[in-house]
Order: sequence, then structure tokens, then C-alpha cells
Amino acid sequence: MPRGECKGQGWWHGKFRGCGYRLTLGREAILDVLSKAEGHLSAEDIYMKIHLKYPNVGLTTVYRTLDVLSNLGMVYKLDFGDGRARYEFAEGPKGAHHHHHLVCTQCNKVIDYTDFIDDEVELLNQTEKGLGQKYKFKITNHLIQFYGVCEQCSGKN
Amino acid sequence: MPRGECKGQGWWHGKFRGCGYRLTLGREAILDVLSKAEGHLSAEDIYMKIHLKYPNVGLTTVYRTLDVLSNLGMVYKLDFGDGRARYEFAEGPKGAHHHHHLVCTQCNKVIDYTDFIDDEVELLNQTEKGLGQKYKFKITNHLIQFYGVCEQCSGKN
DNA sequence: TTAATAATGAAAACCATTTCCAATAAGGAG
DNA sequence: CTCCTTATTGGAAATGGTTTTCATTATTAA
Repeated sequence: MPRGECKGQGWWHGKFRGCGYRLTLGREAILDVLSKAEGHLSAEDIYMKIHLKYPNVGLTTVYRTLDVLSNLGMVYKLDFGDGRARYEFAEGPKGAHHHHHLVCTQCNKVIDYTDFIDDEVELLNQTEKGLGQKYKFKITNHLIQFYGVCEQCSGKN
Repeated sequence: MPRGECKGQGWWHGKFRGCGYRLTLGREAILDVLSKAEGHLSAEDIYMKIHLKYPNVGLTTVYRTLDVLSNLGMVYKLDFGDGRARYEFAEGPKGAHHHHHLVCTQCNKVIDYTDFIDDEVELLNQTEKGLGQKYKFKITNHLIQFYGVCEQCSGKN
């Protein structure tokens, strides 16, 4: 199976192997950390966590694996404007909590919210369909973020 | 007037000066380029354009100015995942064409679309209000992007 | 087990963005 | 208009997240 087409369906080991990727210790460790962690880990965060248990998994491998996972759609790569990418496990088939982000532009704190998600997602799906047709795009993903100043940072001013 | 509060109202020279910022040649040049350009320029793009006419405006100044403009809300700083920030003039008081972005994850091409914008914006405003109250955020901005594979890149596979 | 080749780690390279700092220039006061 | 305070600047150097290189190792299908 060509790697390019391995996006969007299947799951975990099978998905991984089925796409011609080998399953290695490092990759499992990274998947493990990501699937258990909540929140938004940077490559280095992940490296740190793994390094305790597997001291011989390098940061380079973390970056490489995250890239693969991101291409496979198993992980979302996010940018909250603090100069490093953040990674978030794409919820599994059981459909965990789809959420969007609320970012404080001053302290970079990020709140995951699920409020209003249903309406948002419905509209997004519609829009996706429309845009996909009009611009001949195969739309695979969307990003919504709200930016503002959080309560604490508002106070400081 | 404290700089921190200079966001969201006023316009151009006045806005600039009123916030304690000095109006310099470089800054005007950058504003000029941004307001005329369509599309999404990187700091270096802007630097290049300016450099022809004003060879003594440095790249550092471009970065600094973009930062100021971004903080003032006169410019949007965008990330399309190609490793460099892109800047887009925030449409003036005459309210030009508010748009969102459709990004090809393979070639990084970006399409500005205005379709469905009205519905989107309406929903976003509602959501903003709700989120703002619930999380005590002063929401100032939002970001919506759709990701997918464009027609050309689909063909290549 | 073996061969073919994907994956790895460590160090070096990359490169967009920031920081430093001495020199310059904007703009209010007089 | 001139002076003075201080924001701004350019250039070079530093920063720091991410990628590349390359020789070595490990996974998988046969």
C-alpha cells in the first residue's frame, strides 16, 4: 500500500504496519506518551517523558515519529504562537472529546473547550463540503482557535 | 495613553502616534507594502520589496515593525506550516473582504475564500461571546483554516 | 537465518527570528 | 528653529527549534 494513501482509516498497529512503517520501541513509546497525556506536548516534552524509561531514544527520533504520526492523521500538530510546535493525540475510534482551543496571547495558556462544539462542527462539515467542491480540495482537517487575554493577564494590566 | 490599551480602535497614523509609537520611514514603507499587497507575505518578502526603494531599512526593523503592527491589530500574523510566519494587512475601517484560508498540506498553496463567510462569522461571534463569558477571556481574534490536498497535488499521487 | 532496507542516534547544519549595542533620528519643550 | 530625551535603527552575533547527514542498528518478509 503506498504511504500516501494511508490517511484517515484503520487504527494503531495495523494502521502503522499496513502503511509500510515499521513498529519500533521508540515509536510505541511516543504513541504511548501521547495517548495518555492530556494537553499539548512539545517534541521536547515528549522526549523528556520517554527519556526516563528509554534513555536511548533520541530527540531526532521523536521529531521524525511525530512527523509520521502527523501525516498519518494520528496526531495533530498545533501552533500556539510560542515558537514551538505542540502535538496532540487525535482521538481514537471511540471518538473521545473533540475540542477546539482558546489561546491567551499574553501568557500562551491554552484552554481546550468543547462548548458549542456541535454547532461548530456541523457548520464546519457543511463548509468543508462546499469548499471541497468549489476549489477541488480534498479537505482532511480544520483548525479553529480563538485568541484573547485570559483572566489573570487581564488583571495584570 | 498606555501602549497596552491601544488595540482595536483608531486608524493609521493617528493610531500609531496616539500609542506613543513614532512614525518612521521604515514603518511607513512596511505599512505601504502590506496595504497594497494581496496575499500573505513573509518578513523577508516584505524586506525585499522595501529594499528596492529604501535600501537602508533592515530586516530586523521589518520584524520589529510587524510585531508592533500585529500587537496593534493592524496586521494578522499567520502560520501556514511552512516554517515562516506570514503577514496580512487587517482590512481597514472600510471593511474590505474578510476571508479565511484553505491550505494545501502538500504544496503549501493557500486559497483565500469568502464563501460561507457570513455563516461562519455569525457562528464565531456567538461562540466568542459564550466562550468569553465562560472562561473570562477577552477574545480579540479567531483563526479558521481548512487543510487538505489541492487539485494539482491530488493528481501527482 | 538472511538479505533488503527502514529506522536510529549523535553531531552538525539550517534558518527564521531575537538580541545586543552603539549610532541615529523623531518629536515635544522652550 | 534648536535642544534634549528617548524611541528606533541596522548590522552582526546569538538563539533555539527543527532538519539533515551518515554510519550503525534493527525490523520484517522470505
